[in-house]
Amino acid sequence: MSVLGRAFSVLDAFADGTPSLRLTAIAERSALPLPTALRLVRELVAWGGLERQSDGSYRLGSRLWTLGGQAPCRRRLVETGRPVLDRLNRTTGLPVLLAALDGIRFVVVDGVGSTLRPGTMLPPHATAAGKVLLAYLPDSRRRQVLADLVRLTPYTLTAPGPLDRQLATIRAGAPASAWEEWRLGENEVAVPVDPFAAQGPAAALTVTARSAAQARRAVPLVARAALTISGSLRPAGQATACAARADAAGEPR
Amino acid sequence: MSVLGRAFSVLDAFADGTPSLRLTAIAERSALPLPTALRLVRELVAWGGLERQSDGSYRLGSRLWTLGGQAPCRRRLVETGRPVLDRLNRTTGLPVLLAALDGIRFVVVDGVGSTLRPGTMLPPHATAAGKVLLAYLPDSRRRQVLADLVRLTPYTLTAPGPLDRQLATIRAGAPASAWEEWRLGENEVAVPVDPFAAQGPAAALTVTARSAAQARRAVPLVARAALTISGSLRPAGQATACAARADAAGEPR
DNA sequence: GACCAGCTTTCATCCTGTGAAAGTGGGAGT
DNA sequence: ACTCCCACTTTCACAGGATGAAAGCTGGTC
Repeated sequence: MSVLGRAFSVLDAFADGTPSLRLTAIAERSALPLPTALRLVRELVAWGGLERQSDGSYRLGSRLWTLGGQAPCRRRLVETGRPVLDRLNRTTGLPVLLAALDGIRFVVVDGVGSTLRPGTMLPPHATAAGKVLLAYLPDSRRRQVLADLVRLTPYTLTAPGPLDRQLATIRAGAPASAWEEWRLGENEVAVPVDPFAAQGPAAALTVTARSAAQARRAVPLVARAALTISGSLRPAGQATACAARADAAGEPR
Repeated sequence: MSVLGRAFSVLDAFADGTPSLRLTAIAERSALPLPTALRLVRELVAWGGLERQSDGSYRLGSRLWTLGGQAPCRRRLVETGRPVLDRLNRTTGLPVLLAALDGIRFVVVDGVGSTLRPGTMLPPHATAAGKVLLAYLPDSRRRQVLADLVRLTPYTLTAPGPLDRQLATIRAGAPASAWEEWRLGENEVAVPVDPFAAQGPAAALTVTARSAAQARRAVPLVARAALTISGSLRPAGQATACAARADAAGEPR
């Protein structure tokens, strides 16, 4: 692994949302010897990617915020999606989320009425949005995910077979759903945004309800909202989906 | 300069808001030989900090967006500031901006009703918000800025003396103003958010108007809004301002 | 007062990043 | 059709920067 790779794994130590970490914790999470972690952390601080707090711990820095906010693919998605999310939240009265693929992770991109903040990671197999994105993943990666289905509630699907059948129906155009498979009391439905893009859908639009019936009732509205987003995403340029990165576990090409 | 430094200057090539750059442009902006730039860019792409587009050019990637969105100091500022900006925009009918220091740059953090997007850089000496932040900068850095005052309109203050006197009144508690000093037809007033923090104010709150009179009339509302933000920022923790980074051109310690 | 954890510094070793130079490929010009 | 040119990519011998074990700090705790 190169120097840069190490530095990135230092940053990735914060990816799960931990607001602040001490040096030792960073070193541990990124599997680096302490002096190495220290050197990297210092360079990151000098740049502004990390900040040192008065108690000696570190947190992600403002420079990272400024740069990250400029990422065109996500910015467009949020800017075009936001008004639609707002309306969908008002018409359904339910928390609304927009989720997308980030490398190999599934993350919340934006939300209205939900407690989940942008950047939160979602379990691929146990959320409706996760299933949508999973359905359109290239075979090899999808199989990777299906190989390790963690039980999160009594209702989580942990058998690859049934889940894969659900994914097939999603690809065929059915809305995705997850009935208390991630958290008890949360029933979600989700549909893809721009499902016919070459790279797969740009995002998944999802609502959460107390009951499955309530969630089902929202499906038409969610589907229409997703179409609206797809529509305003398409015309202004091909730069829709964030390019899938060619990562280590990637496919040929 | 270390490897990391080089990689950061590659990312910084996008800091001015350029949505996409070709390899050659990146190499030029970051003053790196082409093969070096290529190697760094590739590693950044593999991580997700950059993305390669179909035409071969690069843009900031989604991984950067996800990470950056987690930066605690900025997130808190935006989350607590947003409702106040909304209200201020409604009561004044004017575009509202929240700006802060990012390393050595002055950037827009959030806005309502303005065309300036978060991440946009502001000229320190020719905007009201810039003057507020400049006023509270440590002496050495302030002098650095005062030494190079670029003329942007016929009304831009390019003499250090008068500007420095304005900064003194701002430190004394007066609202900052800029009358068409950045762009013709734009008159701004600004006040600090949390001006008594150890590190200087967390941000500057500013409104823009067609006429100076209109801007002046808004001052009390802006000041009250800034107090509201300061108030909700303070209690929940000391993590208010983003730590000023110890950069190359920095002071002792 | 001794111990410990968490952090920082040092330094000899060596591996990784470096960039000049040469190679590739596609598009424009004639 | 041929050539030129530009943007990008690959190669490779070299050098300098990164490495991490070991040894010092510091402040808190028993």
